[in-house]
Amino acid sequence: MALSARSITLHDVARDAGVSAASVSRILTGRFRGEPAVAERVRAIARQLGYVPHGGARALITRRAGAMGVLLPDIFGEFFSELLRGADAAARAAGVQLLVAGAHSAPEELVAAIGAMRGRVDGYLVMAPHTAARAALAQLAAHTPTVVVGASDRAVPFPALVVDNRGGARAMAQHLLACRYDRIAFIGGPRGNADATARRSGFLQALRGSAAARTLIELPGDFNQQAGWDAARALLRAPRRPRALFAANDAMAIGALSALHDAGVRVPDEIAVAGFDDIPMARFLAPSLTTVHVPIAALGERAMQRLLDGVRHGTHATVFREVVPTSLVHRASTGAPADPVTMRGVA
Amino acid sequence: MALSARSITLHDVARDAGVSAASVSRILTGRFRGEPAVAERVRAIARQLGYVPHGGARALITRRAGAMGVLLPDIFGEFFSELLRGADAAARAAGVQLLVAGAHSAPEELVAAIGAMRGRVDGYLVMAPHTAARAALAQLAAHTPTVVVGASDRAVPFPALVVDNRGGARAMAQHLLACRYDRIAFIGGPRGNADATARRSGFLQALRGSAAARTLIELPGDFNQQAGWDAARALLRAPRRPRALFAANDAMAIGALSALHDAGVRVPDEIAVAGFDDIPMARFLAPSLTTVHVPIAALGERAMQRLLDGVRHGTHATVFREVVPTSLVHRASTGAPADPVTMRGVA
DNA sequence: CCCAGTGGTGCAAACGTTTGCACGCGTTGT
DNA sequence: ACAACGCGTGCAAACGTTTGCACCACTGGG
Repeated sequence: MALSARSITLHDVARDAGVSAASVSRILTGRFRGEPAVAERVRAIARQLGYVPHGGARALITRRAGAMGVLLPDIFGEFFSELLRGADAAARAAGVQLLVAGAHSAPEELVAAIGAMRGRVDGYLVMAPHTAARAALAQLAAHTPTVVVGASDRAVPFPALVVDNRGGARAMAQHLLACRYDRIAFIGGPRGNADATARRSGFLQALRGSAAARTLIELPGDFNQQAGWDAARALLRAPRRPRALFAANDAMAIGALSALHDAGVRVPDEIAVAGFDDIPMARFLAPSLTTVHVPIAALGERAMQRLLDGVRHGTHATVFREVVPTSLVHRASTGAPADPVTMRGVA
Repeated sequence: MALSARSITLHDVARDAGVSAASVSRILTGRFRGEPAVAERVRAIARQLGYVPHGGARALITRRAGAMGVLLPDIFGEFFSELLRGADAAARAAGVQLLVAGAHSAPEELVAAIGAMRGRVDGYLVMAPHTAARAALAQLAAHTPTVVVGASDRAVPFPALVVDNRGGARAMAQHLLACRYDRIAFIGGPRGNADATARRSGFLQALRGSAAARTLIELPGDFNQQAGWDAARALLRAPRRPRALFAANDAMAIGALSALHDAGVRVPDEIAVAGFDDIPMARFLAPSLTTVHVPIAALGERAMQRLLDGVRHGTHATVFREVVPTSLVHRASTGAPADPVTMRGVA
């Protein structure tokens, strides 16, 4: 296996400048308190040689990797690219790099990925919506700065940023009730996904006691567009069509909109559709999608900031639980509420 | 600044097992040719202590970072998440990690990001659609394995995977002509973006000589949904509306669809809409979007594979230029061709 | 019984950087 | 003129691995 050609090191610069490597290091990192003339000469030679410090070696001696690990369940769709964008912005501002790994379905895969990052990152930003992975994470968090993003068990404590899934789903339920939709269908998320579970339970809770609760139709889903498409097709074949359809995320809502459009069903006149996440594309759909706004990029940014703080101040053992608020975004895919009073309650 | 608590090293395992660090290293990396009993004991102790090798230290001595740098112009929308997903898949299969950095508008930013990755990655996967960044890259590619993705100048040679933008745009032009759309509008991409330029020139080239060429309306865009929305609004205000609208990427086509829907304009009956990229969502739009299929995830995967090959076999100096084919995907947002013969020519 | 061969294991150097300590030289105070 | 002090700079250790080389203890043949 061929190795990359040996590149310019600190010693090369030191030799050419006629000083020690120590001085070069001090000069280039700004810790030098000697002759300005020497410093200038060294800087000039470094520039001329095209010297760039070796991040790995620096990380080893300073015990700071200068990078954060980002672990995602998947890299798919706008949600994750938004999250990553936010995390990247915060990391860049701090001069820290991002080691990204996706597609962790099983808990042991997640643990393996975390292991592979040891010594290359100072902390972990983990999105682990699957309940099963939580125990493994709690152990990790005690050793290394870690921030978990997304829903979390209260049972297993670690620093976490959680989206107010229940609140958002409740607001959506109230909105749909205010619109007087009597028959409502709910398309759920993947089994074992904590966000999906919280959204469902918030929705059901707010529906309790209403007429819609008794006629509620529940359909399985997996957060992908195809699942929403399939669910909508199934609903159209049902003996009594629902009047509204709430998907546990926007991707499924989009799939549903597509199926309804193809079947010639008018939205929201015949069936209203709502989603969850408010991905950037939601407002550009036809019709634009009523959904629950989650500040996705801000979530990634905030999580990274808290992670960086934890590493900087050594407060990473401090368990916190920050709830990120959600808000209802009323667009064209659902009708206007019949009762404005209820809407006030939502806002 | 607090440092992370000292974690288990090779020496800790060696001490507990009563062997040298060298033996532990050989045992855990499978290069050990001694007593099986010793090996088993060491493995047991390593497991019990929760030892995980320090990637940074290993990278330093082996001169292989075990990671690849991925440099993106931006992390926004489905295109980049698809590309990243493909790259991640290939990297994961090779046991290599991904150091991701986004948002490089200016060439010097790109160079800085590359520098910051020195010593942490074995190669670079760069998406640099802006012509200005190319010169800086050519220099880099000579030193370090680099694969550029997206359009490329033939003038500045380095290993590159390029999308057949011109071919795709030509096919789209032929399709729109076959549909007998007389007045066509084109929404362009960001100024200086090589992909956008190639798409435009392929489109214009195929239109040459047709009646549509004389009535062509060109509008500026920046690859974001809002630009497509704005462009469509502008077209609706124009004295004579176009009959078809070709956006240089899907995001802008989506924005346009949204604006047309809001204005009550039927697609494709009144205005046909087409995009470029075929992001996963394109088929779930209402109406589903006619577009030029780019195998985005496959592109990322293939680029990463070639990069890995280059690093492994030391062939990174070999300049290649692999053209990724595109294909027309005819969906509901454009009508059926009036002349099937022309369509045969497209396929 | 000794020597050569062999197989198991450890020593130490190396990767490229940072940093505590000390050294040498020039200056100043007595 | 000699001690003390300070300032600029270099030496060497350290970070956690891997790996060439050498060493030791066996074993077997002469």
